[in-house]
Amino acid sequence: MAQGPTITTIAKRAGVSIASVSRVLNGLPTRQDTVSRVMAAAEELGYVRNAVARSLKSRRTHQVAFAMADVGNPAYLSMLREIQPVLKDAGYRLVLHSTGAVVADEIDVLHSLGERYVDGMIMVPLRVTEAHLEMLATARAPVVVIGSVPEGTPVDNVRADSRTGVRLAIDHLHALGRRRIGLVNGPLDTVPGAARGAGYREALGALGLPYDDELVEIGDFYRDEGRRAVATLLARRPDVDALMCANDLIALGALDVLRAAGRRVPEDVAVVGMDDTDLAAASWPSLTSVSLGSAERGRTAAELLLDRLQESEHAPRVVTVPPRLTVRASTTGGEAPPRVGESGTTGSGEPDGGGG
Amino acid sequence: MAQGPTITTIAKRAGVSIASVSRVLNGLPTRQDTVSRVMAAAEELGYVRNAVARSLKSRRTHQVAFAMADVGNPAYLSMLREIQPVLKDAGYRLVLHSTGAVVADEIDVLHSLGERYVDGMIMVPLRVTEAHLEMLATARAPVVVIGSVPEGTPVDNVRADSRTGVRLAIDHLHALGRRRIGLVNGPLDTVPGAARGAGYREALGALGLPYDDELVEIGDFYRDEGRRAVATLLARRPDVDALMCANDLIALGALDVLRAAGRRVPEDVAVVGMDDTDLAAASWPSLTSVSLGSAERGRTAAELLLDRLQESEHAPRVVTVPPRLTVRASTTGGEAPPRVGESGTTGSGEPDGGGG
DNA sequence: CCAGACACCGTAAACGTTTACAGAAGCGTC
DNA sequence: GACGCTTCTGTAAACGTTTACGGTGTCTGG
Repeated sequence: MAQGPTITTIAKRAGVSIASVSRVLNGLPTRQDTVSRVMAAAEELGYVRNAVARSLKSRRTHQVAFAMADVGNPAYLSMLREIQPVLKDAGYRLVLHSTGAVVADEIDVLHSLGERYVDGMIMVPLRVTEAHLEMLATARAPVVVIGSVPEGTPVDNVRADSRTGVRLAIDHLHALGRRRIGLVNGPLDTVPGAARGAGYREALGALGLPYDDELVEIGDFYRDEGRRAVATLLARRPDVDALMCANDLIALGALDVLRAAGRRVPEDVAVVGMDDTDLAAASWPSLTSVSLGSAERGRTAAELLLDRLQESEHAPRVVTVPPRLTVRASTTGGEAPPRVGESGTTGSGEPDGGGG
Repeated sequence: MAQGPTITTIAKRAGVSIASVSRVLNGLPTRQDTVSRVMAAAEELGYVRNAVARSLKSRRTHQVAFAMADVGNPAYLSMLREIQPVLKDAGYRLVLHSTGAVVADEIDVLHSLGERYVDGMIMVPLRVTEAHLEMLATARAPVVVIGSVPEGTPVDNVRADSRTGVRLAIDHLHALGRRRIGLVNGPLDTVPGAARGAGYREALGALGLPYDDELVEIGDFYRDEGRRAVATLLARRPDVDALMCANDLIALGALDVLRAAGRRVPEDVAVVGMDDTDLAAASWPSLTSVSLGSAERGRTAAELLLDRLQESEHAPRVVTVPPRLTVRASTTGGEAPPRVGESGTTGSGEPDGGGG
């Protein structure tokens, strides 16, 4: 790890000034003779530009941060998968912040924008607090928020629409003749929980179906919580003929319980998940699931941010990405084989060298 | 985005020199009076340290790169999930490089180490070429390679052991009384493909089972390729009673085909996957799968790197992480309910605000 | 009352670039 | 040969920190 060569080292060796070296390296007009001397020297020394010094002067780091609660969560992952190549193609590196479910950490990350180690940031806040809004208002670099942010917040904003998403699913179930449609939701004090609950009510109303408290059970967004909730619901209302689940993990839990109870899916009970993760295609029966377009939201966010980074000075923009329903076996039955290439993962085995 | 305050701004406002400001901000001994003046000024101005300038001087960026082929791949993801918190706790940011399957990109990333925007790097190369070795030998910052690297390469090295992993699975199947155990492998010119093939032969040999070409089928590491390969194998050898699959996606494909062919799993054919991804727990029947310890490899790599970054000057170290077999329904049958909290994902619904 | 010790502080240099500016050299024109 | 013009190059300042060094002021002890 010997001290690497700098522009000065090159200048000495080539017998020119550091300014000339810099000019050559940046392709500014220079006499041919100088160019070749500098190039030769750089080559021989194995010179590589120091990104830090360059950033200090240029006030550009060519780095962008992506902050979300948990890298492990499939929804964030599919955003990441789209964000990464967009940024890379534009010459930006990606700095990852996984904040855990801790709001204070999110604020920290926003604060760290001031350190200027990134040119901008994409953030998916768990919930948007006063502190968030304050930090966003005074942020020293452009931020794009994935999720909803109040009118007037000076950041670009990419939204999902899970109310309409739930509506799509309920309409689908209704069209299949289901009339006693249960909802297995997550906590109501989370943004998605609240939105999905509201969507459910709305959808029933639009279809002229009565809203029935007994058909709704609240758990959490995990598989075992899903199992618990569905078991409860099933005991209370054995006549339920469809389950709208607030995410895919809950839906997997539902499949577990229904199978154990001897109910056929979808003949006896149809099941719909949400987020359309890889798990939906992997399960059996494969899960009909509402995609909230996390991939598209990721890509859009990245594009909005890049646009801002080109100095463009427009008013904050809001983009809402429409949900899509992916119909699979858990509602329509029939061994519809999962479509080829359906999942975005390459899933290739990862190298390991078989050592040892 | 007005020009933020610097150490100089603070110095002026507090009526002291920039050196004093720096000392206060770094907690070096200073008169109480000065401390409070500086702190007050910093507070009022909303000062945040400029990380770039600091890095230039200190030659430390507090960033670490993680480079792998594809963020979407579950095996890399579980590494990432472990690496991230380890680095974060040590005060490092994570820069993500997804190189695609392009070897040239991996070399580029290694080259970019010279730009000094990171203090070190963890890399999972697809395969290790001459060019890799050359770059690794001259790398200007510490690198930890996940995967095997030849003796004498001056980098720390964390290996999996998929040969033993395959052996574990075959032993398990053998203990269950299976004797016609097929292998559904990926391409043999990939490191994992070759290692898994070798492990299979070895394991059969150790158990005194004959190696039978007809029981082996080569496809690729995807679900639909798995389906194709298994269908072929099944047509050729309808008497097969177990399938060792080179990864979980292939195994899912196997489940699809077996189900369609009316074979019961595991009664007629037992199935084992590899990598023990989230999909293994989600599928039905849930998949017995060999974990190659990608989570542990990730964590180990992070720890090795941190250790190097503390100036420690030891010889290159090699750590081999042992495989583990997770037994589930696809080999033992019996509605073994997936264990609570089995998957590492939080799986919480992601916020969306239900806008629009 | 002075020497010396000590605590604190300011000046300036350094980290490795980019870039404004002015000087030098070459060349054509009158 | 003076002049202007063009083309190239070097000097130096700047980006925002950290830090070595020396200076100032205060205090202690003789």
